[in-house]
Amino acid sequence: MDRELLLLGLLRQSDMHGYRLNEFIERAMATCVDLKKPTAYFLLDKMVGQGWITQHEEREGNRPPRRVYRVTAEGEAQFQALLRANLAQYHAAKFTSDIGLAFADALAPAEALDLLRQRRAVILDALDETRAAPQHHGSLHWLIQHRLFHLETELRWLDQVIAQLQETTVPSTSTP
Amino acid sequence: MDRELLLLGLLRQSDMHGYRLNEFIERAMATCVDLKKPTAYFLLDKMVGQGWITQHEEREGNRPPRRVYRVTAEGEAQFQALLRANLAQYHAAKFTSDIGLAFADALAPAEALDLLRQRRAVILDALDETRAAPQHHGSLHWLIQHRLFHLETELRWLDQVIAQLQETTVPSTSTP
DNA sequence: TTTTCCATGTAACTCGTTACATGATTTC
DNA sequence: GAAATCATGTAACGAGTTACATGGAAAA
Repeated sequence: MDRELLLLGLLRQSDMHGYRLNEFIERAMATCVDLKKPTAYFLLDKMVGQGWITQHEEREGNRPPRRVYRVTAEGEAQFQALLRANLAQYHAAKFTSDIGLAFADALAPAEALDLLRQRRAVILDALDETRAAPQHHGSLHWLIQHRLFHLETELRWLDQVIAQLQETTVPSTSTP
Repeated sequence: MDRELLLLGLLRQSDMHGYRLNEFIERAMATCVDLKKPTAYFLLDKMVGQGWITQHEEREGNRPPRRVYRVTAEGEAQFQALLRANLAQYHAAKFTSDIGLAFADALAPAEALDLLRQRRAVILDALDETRAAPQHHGSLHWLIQHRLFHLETELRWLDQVIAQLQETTVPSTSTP
């Protein structure tokens, strides 16, 4: 239902056709949300069927006709309900990369450390990319802020893990 | 492939039948991983077909026969490959709850704050649950540690958001 | 003239879940 | 005698993705 909330929320701010919607999501929200074109078109159709939005065709010059969507009163009610549900809820993220960590002792410590440093570099890249992301108007900027906050935390966590693994590898200050 | 890695990793530590595997995952890893019974059975079958594991039937008394799985040499090689790939990679989590945040201004500030405090309570519950989770032997404890770290961070983040929303609602220290 | 942009979709497929099916055996 | 445990699965469904299809217009 979060995808419906997203589409309704965007359409509520201004009427749009599918192509614009997809474009916006791809450009401005790529780092945080991913909703592919076919999914969006499918969802829009579904929401028309449910009476949450209406569509009307527009044509500019002789470009392909656009289907512009507008949120109905019922859609607005749905939006409010979905929004309230979303704000009150929380689903903890699942870290599939941790299952590798759980079996890291199957590798030579040096190699495990090397691989984790590669992982670290990936996080750094993601951080750079997020920092370079376009500024967001209004409350949409929370998305970026949260992602930054999260990635920074993940980096600190990973550094902790790496430090601890190094400790178990080199037990004490060894001066031969 | 992370699920395959999980199953291989567990089977590598000791041969098991499907039921035991599911039991273990449900009990000991419930908070971090979720892999449902039919998925596990399906994956085990697939891995037998791929030659990563072998199965042999065992029966104890007149209980239903068990299919005990054992990792093959090829399975071990696969495990190592999957493990290396997993350790070197990183996929940032996606926060679907943030899309609610992005549209929070559609609600009266007081209500938004109230809902976010409900969300806060959910995180607190998750934290308590994770703290109460059984101790983990070996490197499996990373899973719990990471989850704790993450939830604590999420709490701090949310508090930041709530504080900022409160600020915009009550712009300054108003002494009438 | 070939590529990119505009604008919409369909079809097939993957992955995973829920709900259901089976049947004996131990515990309450 | 009922319910939970042991042990295995199948069938149907759902959500979402990839790859493909179409076709005109503008830009390179």
